[in-house]
Amino acid sequence: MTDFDWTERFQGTAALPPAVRKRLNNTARVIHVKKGGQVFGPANIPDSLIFLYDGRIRVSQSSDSGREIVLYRVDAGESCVLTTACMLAEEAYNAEGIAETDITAIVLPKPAFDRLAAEEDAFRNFVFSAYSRRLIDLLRVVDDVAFGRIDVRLAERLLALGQGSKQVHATHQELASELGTAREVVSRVLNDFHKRELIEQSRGVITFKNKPGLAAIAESS
Amino acid sequence: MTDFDWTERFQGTAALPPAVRKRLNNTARVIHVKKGGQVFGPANIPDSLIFLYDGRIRVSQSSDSGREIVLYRVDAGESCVLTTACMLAEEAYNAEGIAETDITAIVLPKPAFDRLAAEEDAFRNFVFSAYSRRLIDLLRVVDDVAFGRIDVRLAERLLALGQGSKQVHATHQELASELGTAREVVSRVLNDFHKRELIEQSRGVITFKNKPGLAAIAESS
DNA sequence: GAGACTTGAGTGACAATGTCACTGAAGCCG
DNA sequence: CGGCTTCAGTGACATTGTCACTCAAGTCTC
Repeated sequence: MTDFDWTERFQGTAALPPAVRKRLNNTARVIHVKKGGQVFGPANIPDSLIFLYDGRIRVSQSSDSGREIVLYRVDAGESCVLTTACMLAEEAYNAEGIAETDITAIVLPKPAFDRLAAEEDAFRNFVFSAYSRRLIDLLRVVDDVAFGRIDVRLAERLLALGQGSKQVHATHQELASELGTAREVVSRVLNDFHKRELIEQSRGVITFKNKPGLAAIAESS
Repeated sequence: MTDFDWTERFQGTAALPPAVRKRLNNTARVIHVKKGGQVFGPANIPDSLIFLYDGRIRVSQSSDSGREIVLYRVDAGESCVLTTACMLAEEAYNAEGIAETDITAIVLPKPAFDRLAAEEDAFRNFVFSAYSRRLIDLLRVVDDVAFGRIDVRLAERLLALGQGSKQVHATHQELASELGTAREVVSRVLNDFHKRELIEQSRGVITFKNKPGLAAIAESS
């Protein structure tokens, strides 16, 4: 049982009748995960739907050889359907969710999920659109990886991670994991960006010197 | 209205009460598409759920530069949720579905879909698991493209396309589109396979000479 | 049957990316 | 200060993608 009303936070639950919301507050569980902690992974598949109340989760996939690629991020107010997907399809997969900040999440057990999906249109639509959203996200990842150039993708990602700020705090290795490439490749490209005076570098930090320039590269898809 | 009872063909509808099945037969539409025809595409997003009654659909994504990659295939008895996904998320995407054989499909309009999803557990579960299945498929594609070697993937795909048969009828260009790579790359790798006496080649046809050998390559992930 | 055309495949040179095996530099901590 | 750990740089080489071709196998037309 939860000690605060989280249902107002989600599109799929805010519209529900008060009685249903009350019931939800009684059946769902709240979890907290520290920044950097694993929310779910190959060894830990919750048989529940996860609602992210606060914080951000990074969902990535890793290869046998140790490389890694970020698939998408789950923001507060969204739900993470991948776990339920993997639950249904009993296949091996190696995606994991890492808390990118300290997070607060609501765990809704499968029976409650089923009942809600059956009874409430708003909730069902919310779940369907969550699935859709992730499908689209993955289409984008496939497109990028299969057809995109590394410099374009890196410029794009740097700007996305920068988000208004003048700096990005990330090691080359972390950036490589974002794109599913190798650290050396990121080093090379960043070096090139530096030579073109688009960025400054120091250990673990990248400072924008010419955002429009980077944006131009990012656009040149 | 349909003139035969297709509902027995699908997991999500076979279990429904006769009355509901009858209603479905009255509201759904049947379409036929010739081999090679487009079932859906960027310019043609049906606002309906598609059930594939007979045949096979190949779903692929293409890049601006003209390259293409096969995402997955929809077999008879399955539904194609991608269209509904794209419908919900109003984003640009460039996936398309091509009839790989002559196909017969059932088109269920959105209102009927909504009603069914609300009322019938079996149907709802069917749709959820269809979504899950595709999510998993895409995870696999991402993994392959981001981390897989071309020779491994090609060997794998050849065996999959061969399916028991001794031959695969496909041009190098078609195989390149399967994997999201360029024709020249496929030509090189096939040439290599030929030198190692794993296959024979002639215009548009590849003949297996040593399936276990190919399988060994495919396994060496 | 002899060209003309279309489509499929081969090739070499080069560019982009990935891998390997290092080296060196920056920060941390006793 | 010296030893550790983590991060970043580098050169050599392998793999994959791109470009600009050529050649070969079918098809069509006359």
